[in-house]
Amino acid sequence: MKKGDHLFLVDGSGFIFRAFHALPPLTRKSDGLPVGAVSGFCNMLWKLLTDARDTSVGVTPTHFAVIFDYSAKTFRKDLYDSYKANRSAPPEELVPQFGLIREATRAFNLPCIETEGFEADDIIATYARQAEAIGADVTIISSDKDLMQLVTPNVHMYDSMKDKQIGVPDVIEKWGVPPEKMIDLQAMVGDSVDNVPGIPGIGPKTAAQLLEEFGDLDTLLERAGEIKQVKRRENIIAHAEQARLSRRLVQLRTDVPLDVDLEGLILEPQNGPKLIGFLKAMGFGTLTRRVAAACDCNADEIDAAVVEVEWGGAAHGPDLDAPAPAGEASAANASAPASNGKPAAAGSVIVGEARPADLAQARADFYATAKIDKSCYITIRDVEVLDDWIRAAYETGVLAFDAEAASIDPMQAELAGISLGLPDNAHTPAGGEIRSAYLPLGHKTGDGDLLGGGLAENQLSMKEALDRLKIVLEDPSVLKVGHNMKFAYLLLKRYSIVVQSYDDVMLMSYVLEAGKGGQTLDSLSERWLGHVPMTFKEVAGSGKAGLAFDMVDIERAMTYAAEKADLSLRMWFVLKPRLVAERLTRVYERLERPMLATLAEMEERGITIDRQILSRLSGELAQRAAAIEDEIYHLAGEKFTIGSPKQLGDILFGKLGLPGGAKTKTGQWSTSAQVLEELAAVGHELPRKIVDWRQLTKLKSTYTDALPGYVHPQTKRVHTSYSLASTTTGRLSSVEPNLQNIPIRTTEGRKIRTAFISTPGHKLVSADYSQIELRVLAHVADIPPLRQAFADGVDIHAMTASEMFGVPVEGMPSEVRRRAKAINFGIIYGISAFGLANQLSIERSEAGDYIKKYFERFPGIRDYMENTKAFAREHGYVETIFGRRAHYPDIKSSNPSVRAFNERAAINAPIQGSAADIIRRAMVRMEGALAKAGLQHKARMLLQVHDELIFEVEDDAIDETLPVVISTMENAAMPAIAMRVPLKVDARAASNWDEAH
DNA sequence: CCCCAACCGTA
DNA sequence: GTACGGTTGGGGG
Repeated sequence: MKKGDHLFLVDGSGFIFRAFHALPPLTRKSDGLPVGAVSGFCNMLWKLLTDARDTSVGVTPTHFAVIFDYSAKTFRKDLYDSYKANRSAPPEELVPQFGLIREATRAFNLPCIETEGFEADDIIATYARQAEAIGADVTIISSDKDLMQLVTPNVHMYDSMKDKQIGVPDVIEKWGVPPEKMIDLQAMVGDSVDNVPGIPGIGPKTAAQLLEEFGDLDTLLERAGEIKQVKRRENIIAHAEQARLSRRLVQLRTDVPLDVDLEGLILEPQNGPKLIGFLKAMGFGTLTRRVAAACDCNADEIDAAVVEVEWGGAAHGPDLDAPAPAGEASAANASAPASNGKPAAAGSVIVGEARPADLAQARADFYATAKIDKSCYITIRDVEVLDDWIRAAYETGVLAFDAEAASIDPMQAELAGISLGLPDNAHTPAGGEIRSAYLPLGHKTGDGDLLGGGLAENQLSMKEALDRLKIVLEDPSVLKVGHNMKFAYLLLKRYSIVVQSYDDVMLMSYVLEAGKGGQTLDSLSERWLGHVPMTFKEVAGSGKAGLAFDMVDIERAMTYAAEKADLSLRMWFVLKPRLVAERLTRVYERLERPMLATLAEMEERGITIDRQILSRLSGELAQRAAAIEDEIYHLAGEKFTIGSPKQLGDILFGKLGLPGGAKTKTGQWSTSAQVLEELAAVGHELPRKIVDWRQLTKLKSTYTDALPGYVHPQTKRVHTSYSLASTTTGRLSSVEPNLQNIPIRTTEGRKIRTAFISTPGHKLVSADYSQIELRVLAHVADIPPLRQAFADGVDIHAMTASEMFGVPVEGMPSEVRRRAKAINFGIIYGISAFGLANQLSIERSEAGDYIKKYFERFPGIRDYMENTKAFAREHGYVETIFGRRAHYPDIKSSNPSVRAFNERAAINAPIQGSAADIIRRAMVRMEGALAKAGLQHKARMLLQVHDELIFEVEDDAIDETLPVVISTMENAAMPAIAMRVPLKVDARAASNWDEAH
């Protein structure tokens, strides 16, 4: 265990009693064995282990243990004979469940810890303090007040039934004293359940007040004479010794001898078959299905484990936990799974101990050749049929679906229909049968009805169908599978359906194959299934003859839509085990899938733009561009299309005979801004004018003219769409409109930002990471002077210049710093002498000297670059610090420039990608962090621009919001990664984006 | 109507 | 030198 790790300690005994009393009694169907507490226990563990949303618990465990009481006889009994004396024997139904719960823990592949002579609480205390000493974080899964003395900034408690975290402030709020004083408080108050005597007449409130006044119990007992209230004073003096004894009873021991050390608590991967074997033995159907879906096992292929249990009066025997002799166990494995009752043996025999990679390969092979029969797709036109499909979805626990709409804008489009896909449970995945259907709901007739196209005949009523579908789409026990689910999520939200519990094969493929090609359903289908699906164009036509999807004939639409559901489900069967085999499930579940809802909500909120500002700017830009146009024609001696690089090149380098610079890849003279600037620098007037004209027309056409067209007719706001799966590195992209390239560098451009405004009574808050990519570089390449500079908060570019050129930071010429800054950026981009020379307008040889000097000064960076290239060549991909992969299939190209390009990209990807992962983590957690501070209705995240988040915040909530946003962003890498450099975030509020940034 | 090249806005 | 998306002009079908 190391710093930054996170240990989860489950108070198993506490939970058994709580589960037993809080839940209705439950007995096993086959024989009436009471299993209510076992069921509650298993559900809690499963929820804890799979809480993919990362919001309620907020952390990822690296180590995990479930702790139990060994027996009633502990050291406390020796201290005080009456300790827990009035506790009655456990209820009869609970007795057989103690052993089963330990079996359950082992079935979950979790350490099951107990120590003779100590209570679970003491073991928890010992582990917690040991882990804390190493610098790890600890979460104790319990709400027992006896454990609250352990809470520190690094040790939290978590009440999993109330989904509530308990930290230092929560203890203070509840008991009026900080955790370290809980021992004294409990000693005074006593505990009638455990028979801790305490001091008569002192309750929690009085105790807290006395501790506040006197500091601690010893001081209080010493100076008890000072207490004014007669009765209280006498009680305290008379029971001083009893209070001291009570303290020894409530104080948890942190020196329990442990059979299993912290290393032994490392969280092992789930063993799906083993767990399913146990759950089936218990008869827990719902949880079995859930686990099977998550582990991608077919529960039908796994037999129930044989779990021995004695009940009906007899005490559970100690031999339940005793290991079977090795010989017997293997004999049992060879013959039948039932002979010795070990669930592990039973599970592993049945599945033949297939490795995840083998399962993934078998699936891929199967679906690559499976026939796709479109003739069995059906159209759902009856409620009874729809109900059958929904019922079947509950049976299989998996439902593929897709929403078809009249246009591609989920914020505006009308729903046309819904396609559904179901695994045929008797056969899938071995048989690969998938049923698929289309439910048309909003198709219109295209005939010449003067009243306009009415609803096509023979469709179920939208309301009736959606009321039924809402149940299953919102039910977390049925996993919805689709491709690009953000679209359906947003569309259906407008129909009051919030899809819960889903997998998106587009995102699954992106995690597996970013950089290897597109993630459209078409390309996935071709790559994995060897099948070319129908295209939208084939179905709806294109251009002038193209139809909106709701105008397409229903039977035509049906085949297209049902095929999408079918293919999505096939892809899910292929990709889910592949994620497990490649160990990328975490990346998918933590960095990818939860972003779907986060981004959908941001897109839905949108941002207000001031159309008047843009319209005024457009007018100004038009006038100024027109004026420059006249000057250009005058200087050129003729009219021409200034926006045509071809015509412009003819004028500049042909007619006027200016010296040409760079060529484009098609051999034309380049007219890039850089070339024109260089000509302007040596005194030519026309190139300067062209540069100015281009700037003005660019701002006008791309921003001031285009943005108002994106204002939504109802919301009056601009709703961008984020693409989660279109970059190789893990960054998002923003389209229609792209709000990630709004100008900022020039004063003219900045004016466009003033048009992005907050709604009345609110401000925009912009929070951006400072130098995040250089910090990531300092972390991954582990460069001591860079780490030091960031730790000290000094000017990183000036420091670099100072180290390289030996110039003191004080009074450094700006040109020296500028060069160092260019080099720092160059490093992030996989530097080349050619590129750096270009950037700084210096000779290649001089740029090469700079790079050499840089590597001499920071040899770790050269090592990082070489290691990264070698890794990329060996594996074909590189990884971010969170394990996201970026693939570079052309890294070994025989073309030297192609190869070099791939190498630079591979060097850049871990840096850019890690930064992208960090802000993703911040975004996924942001909603929970704001809600925890009570700000969920006052502060809303609207936009992401790679290293910046933009919020809209109520005026009176800004002071509270800023620290929440800043700390969520700055701590976003934790606890998965403890960065070697601090992350820094700057944030400010203003009424428009220009001033907020 | 579709696609590509060139250019340029952002991080 | 990295990563994107949008606009324009222009060529081909």
